[in-house]
Amino acid sequence: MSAHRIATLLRDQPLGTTVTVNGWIRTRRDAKGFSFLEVNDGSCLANLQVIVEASLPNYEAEIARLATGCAVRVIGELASSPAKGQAVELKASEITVYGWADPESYPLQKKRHSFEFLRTIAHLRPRTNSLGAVARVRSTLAHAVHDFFRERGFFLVHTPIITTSDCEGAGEMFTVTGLDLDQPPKREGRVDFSRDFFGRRTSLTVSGQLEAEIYALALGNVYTFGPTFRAENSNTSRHLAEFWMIEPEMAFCDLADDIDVAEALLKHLVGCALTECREDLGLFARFIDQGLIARLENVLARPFIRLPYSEAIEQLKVSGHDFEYPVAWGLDLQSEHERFLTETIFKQPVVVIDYPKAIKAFYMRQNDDNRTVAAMDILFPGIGEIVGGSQREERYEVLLARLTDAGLPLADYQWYLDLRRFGSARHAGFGLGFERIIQFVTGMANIREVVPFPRTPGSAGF
RNA sequence: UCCCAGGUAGCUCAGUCGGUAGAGCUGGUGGCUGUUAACCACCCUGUCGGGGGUUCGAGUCCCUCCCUGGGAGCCA
Repeated sequence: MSAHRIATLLRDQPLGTTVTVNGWIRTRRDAKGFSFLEVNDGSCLANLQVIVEASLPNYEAEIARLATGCAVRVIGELASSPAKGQAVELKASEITVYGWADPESYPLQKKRHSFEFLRTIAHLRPRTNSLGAVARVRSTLAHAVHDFFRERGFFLVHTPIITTSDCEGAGEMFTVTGLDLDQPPKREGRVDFSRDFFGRRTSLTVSGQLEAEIYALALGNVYTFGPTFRAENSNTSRHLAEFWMIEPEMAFCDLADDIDVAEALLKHLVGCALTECREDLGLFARFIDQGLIARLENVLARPFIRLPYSEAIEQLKVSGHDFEYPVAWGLDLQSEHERFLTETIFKQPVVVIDYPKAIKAFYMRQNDDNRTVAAMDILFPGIGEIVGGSQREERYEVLLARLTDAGLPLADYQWYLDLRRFGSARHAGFGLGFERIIQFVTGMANIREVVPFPRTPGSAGF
C-alpha cells in the first residue's frame, strides 16, 4: 500500500487529487455534523488537517472515539482550506483505524510536557513535535557529515568497537568480557583475562583515532563516524556514556589544514540545518531558544577566531574579570574561561591552539618551542568544547620519548610506533561530538534529548 | 565524583507553626461551535520517591539510599 507522505502533500499541494495518508492522530475536534482530525506521519513537523463528515459509516463507532495517539489510514481528496491556520486539508472518504490508543492511559497529552518526563517514556517521545524534530535534524545532519567528506574525497573507515587500545586521556573504558562474572578465572588473585574470549582484556572504544591514523597513512584522507563509549561518571547536560563521534584523519596535513577542515565541516552542518531543516528549526526558535537562528547565522558569518593558548591566557588576564579558577600559563582552561572567551570577549566560535604539552595527550605533535603541542580546541558559545584535535607526532624519536615520559607500555603501542618507522608523514585530525553539534543546532539544553536512547550513569533504559 | 535545589493526582505545581492533601491542565460526561493548545458546565484520580527514626500524631522534623535539575570536574 503506497501512501503519500504529509511533507510531500503540503509541499506540492496536489489539490483535487485523491490521496492516502498513514499516520497518528494528534487531536480531534468535533464540530456540528463533522470532525477535525490532526494527523501526523512523522515526515514533517506540520500535521495534516482532516475533515470527517458524520455521514461516514464508521463515524459514530470509530471516528468519534479517535484520540491522541491512534494510528489511522485516511483516504480522501486534498482541498484548499477555507479557514485560517492551514493552506490545505484532506476531505476524508474513508478512515481505517489501525491501532487504538486509550486516552485514559496514553501518556502523551495534547499539551506540552517537560523533557524530563518525556525521557521516562523514550518509546513514545519521538511522537512529540520537539523530539520528532530533533530526530529529523539528527538524520539530516548525519547524512550531511557523509556528504561533506565524500565531496572532498575522504574515505569512510569502520574502526572497531571492541578494542585493546586505550586512547590515552580519553577516559574510563567499559570492559567487554565473556567471562562468567560469578566465577571469573583468577591468577594471582586477579581476574585472568588471558582466558577471556579474546585472550586478553578488551574494552569498548573511546576513540577511533589511532586506527584512523593507520588508514590515513594508506588512503590519504579518511574519517570515522560511529559510536563511542566512555565509562566516566559524568553527570552533565553535555555528556553521554554512549555517543557518536566524527573523527577525520588526514595525511600530509598540518594543524592549520586541520582547523580549516573542522571549520568547514561545522559551517557545512550548520548551513545544512538552516536550509534543509527550516521548519523544525522554527519550532526550536519558537519554544526552546529565541535567539537560535541568529546564533546559527553568526557561526556562518565570518572566519572563526584562531587564538594561541598563550594569547588566550593574556586576554583572560587583562580582561580584569574575577574568575573562580586561576588563570596562568600551564594551567588548563576551565569552563568559565572558555565561556568568557566565546561569549564575552569574541562572541563567536574560537579556536584555541598550541596548548602546553604537559596538559595534552602523548600523540600530539610537539612544537619547536619545546613546551607546546600543535593541538586545537574549537569552543562554541553555550556549548563549550565541540571539537578537539591536533597534528599528530610523526617523528619516531619524539613520539617514543613522549610515550616513555607518559609511562605508557611501549609493547601496546608498537604498531603505532611502526607508523612512524615506515613511511611516516605529517598528519592531523580531530574529533567532533555528533550530539554536541545537534545540541548547538537545535538549541536543546540537555544532550539526553538529542540522542534517541540516552545512556548515562545509572540509566540505560529502552 | 563534589556543591546546591528538588521528588506531592496521568502532567505541571501549591501545601503556613507537625494535626493523614489542593489547584490548573489532561481524561470522562453533557452542551456549543469551520475548529485549530477550541470554548462552557459538571465529574473521576493520591503507597506525598524507597527504607529507617523522632512524635500521641509526619507531605512537613532527623538519618540513609535512589532519581531529576542547575553548577563543577572529566571530555566530544
